[in-house]
Amino acid sequence: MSDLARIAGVSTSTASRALNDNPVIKQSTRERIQALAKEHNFSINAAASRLRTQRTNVVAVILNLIEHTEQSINDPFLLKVVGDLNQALNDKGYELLLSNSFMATDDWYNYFINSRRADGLIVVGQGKSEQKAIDAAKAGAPLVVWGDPNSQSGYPIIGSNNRLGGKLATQHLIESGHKRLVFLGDTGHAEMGERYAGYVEAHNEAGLEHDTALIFPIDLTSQAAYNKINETILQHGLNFDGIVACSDMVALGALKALKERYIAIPGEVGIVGFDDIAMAELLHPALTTIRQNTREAASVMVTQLLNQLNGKPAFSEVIDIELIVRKSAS
Amino acid sequence: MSDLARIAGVSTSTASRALNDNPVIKQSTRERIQALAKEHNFSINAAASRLRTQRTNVVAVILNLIEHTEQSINDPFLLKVVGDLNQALNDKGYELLLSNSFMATDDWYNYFINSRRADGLIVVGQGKSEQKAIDAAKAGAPLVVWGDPNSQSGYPIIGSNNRLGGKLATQHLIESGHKRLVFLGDTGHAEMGERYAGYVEAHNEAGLEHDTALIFPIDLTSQAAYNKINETILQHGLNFDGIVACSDMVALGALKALKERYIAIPGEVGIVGFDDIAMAELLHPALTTIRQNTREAASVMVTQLLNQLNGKPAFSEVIDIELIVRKSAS
DNA sequence: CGAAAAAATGCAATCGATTGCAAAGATAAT
DNA sequence: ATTATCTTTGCAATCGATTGCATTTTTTCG
Repeated sequence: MSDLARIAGVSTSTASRALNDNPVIKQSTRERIQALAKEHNFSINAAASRLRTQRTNVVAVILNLIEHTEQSINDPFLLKVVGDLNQALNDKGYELLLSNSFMATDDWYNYFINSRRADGLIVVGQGKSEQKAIDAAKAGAPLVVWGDPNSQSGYPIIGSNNRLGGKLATQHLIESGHKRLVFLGDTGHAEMGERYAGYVEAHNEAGLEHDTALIFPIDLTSQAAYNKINETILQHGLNFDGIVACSDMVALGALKALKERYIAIPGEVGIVGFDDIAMAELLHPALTTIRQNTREAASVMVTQLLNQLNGKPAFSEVIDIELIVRKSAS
Repeated sequence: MSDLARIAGVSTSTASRALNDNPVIKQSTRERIQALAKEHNFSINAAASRLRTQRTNVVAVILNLIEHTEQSINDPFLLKVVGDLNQALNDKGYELLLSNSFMATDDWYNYFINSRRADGLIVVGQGKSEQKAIDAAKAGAPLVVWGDPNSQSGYPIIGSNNRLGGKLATQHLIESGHKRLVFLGDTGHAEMGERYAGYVEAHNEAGLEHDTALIFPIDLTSQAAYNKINETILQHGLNFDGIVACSDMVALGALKALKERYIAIPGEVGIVGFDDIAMAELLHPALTTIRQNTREAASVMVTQLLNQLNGKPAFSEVIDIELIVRKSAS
């Protein structure tokens, strides 16, 4: 930068202020220096700037994966969220440092914040345990989590209206004549638990009993769903006529198991998924599902995180979902 | 760090060296200081360290998207590559800064390297134009590209053996009796061009003519494939009996169009995809496809990039592919 | 025109870790 | 005991941008 200043015939202080559009510098000087910077391909040293200002303009996005399953790597939904977060962060002038929960350190505050690698954290997924997030927040890390907004916690949680989603999915199946509905997902997981609550609610409102033997608490993977449906049919025959799946990938696994047995969809079994990933509409039959608005979610997460960075209050927020009716349930 | 030094009763120089495991410090001292650092949750300031050492231990991964299509955001394959890169980088002690080609600046060298945001670049996808990558490399950015390894360029390109992939896919269809094969993909794109070359090669070796009217240079999206197949059938009837698709997502779009018309797969039309994304085996019929080994590819890319960072020579490299036979072609 | 006020710019300290070189301490050799 | 050698540690400069405060320049106005 001293070069730039010399070329422009000013001091480095002036050059620095000019590049940062500091109004204390005369406008004409500012423009002249900015033009020179462009011309000479000058670019300020991020390391030095960060050291001095104590701000990085970087946000770490942590994929909070569940240990033994491979949910993330194969789940297009999570990666879609990452893509949208990247967009939303860039729009606000921040960069995205990608990590996952399998990283070496468990002490997120120390690793990311204390070491000035990032200004804040966005954790995607509550996983089975939120301990690391809780610790980080307690240590003072600006933090936002994607998960179940109803969870009590010391930090903002952004997430879809999972209960309503589960309810709409279930209602849709019930209204189209399906009565014995499998719930396919781990009810112990916060978000899935909400969806399950919606499933129960829909049953109650329709005056239907729900059979707890049809609650299958599986991992959130296609493979697990495929195996579980196969196993059930082998053991009990086709003792259900609808499936409320906790993700489209899960729905996909179930679909495969059913198709292999030539079970008609939605004739014999209706299926509703969750997420509305790109391929949902490309399946045959096209998958009826609950759309999560990841675009808006990403934008809200970033907003809430920036609020914290700017010392403003930040809150949990619920993102609206939408039932997308296609062919797999009717 | 001066605190740490004081607590340990040494100078900051000694503390710094101890934390970096510099053998010039007595082992017992080193261990004592490291223990103290852990105990007091000390973590070195990355900004300061980067400023002083001129190294960031960060690699920027740039998704080089094609302007008007939405390939990336919806393509699980690209995101799988990102996930694997993250893993491979972490294993080597590097972090991943995620970007895409829609970012504000076009001058990658300046933005990432000159400004010390990252030590090197990994560009995923050659896109339609490699200009930005070429410029960055010319400016001196350590750089590796995922693309067609046969392309001539000033930097290493890592990619699958696309020609062999296209050839195996085509051969497989030919061997199972399909004769009029659609090629579904943009032959102008480097990687797809190679796959097309393989398609031609397989025809030649089998003594078959290939009908250039069946080459459909579409965008790499499901939607484009779906539209194109529909359109073709409307216009010319079912004038083909096999499809070599340039990605699984493309295959998926084609599959949907065919299924909607109750065309038997693989009976009337066989399909082979490319990539082997997670859902390929979950389709019905399960998709026969060419598997790209993204795990190995990521590892190779990182290795070649680190070679450059360490002043060693770096080379383009071809990653083996594999035909995965399932049900959509036989 | 001269003094006061306002605007524009520069000086120099600072952020925190790293490292070449010097100094101090320990050990060995004579 | 003294010198030479080797080990261990500390001093102080450095990386490059930022910013509080001081200084200079310009403008305003009586």
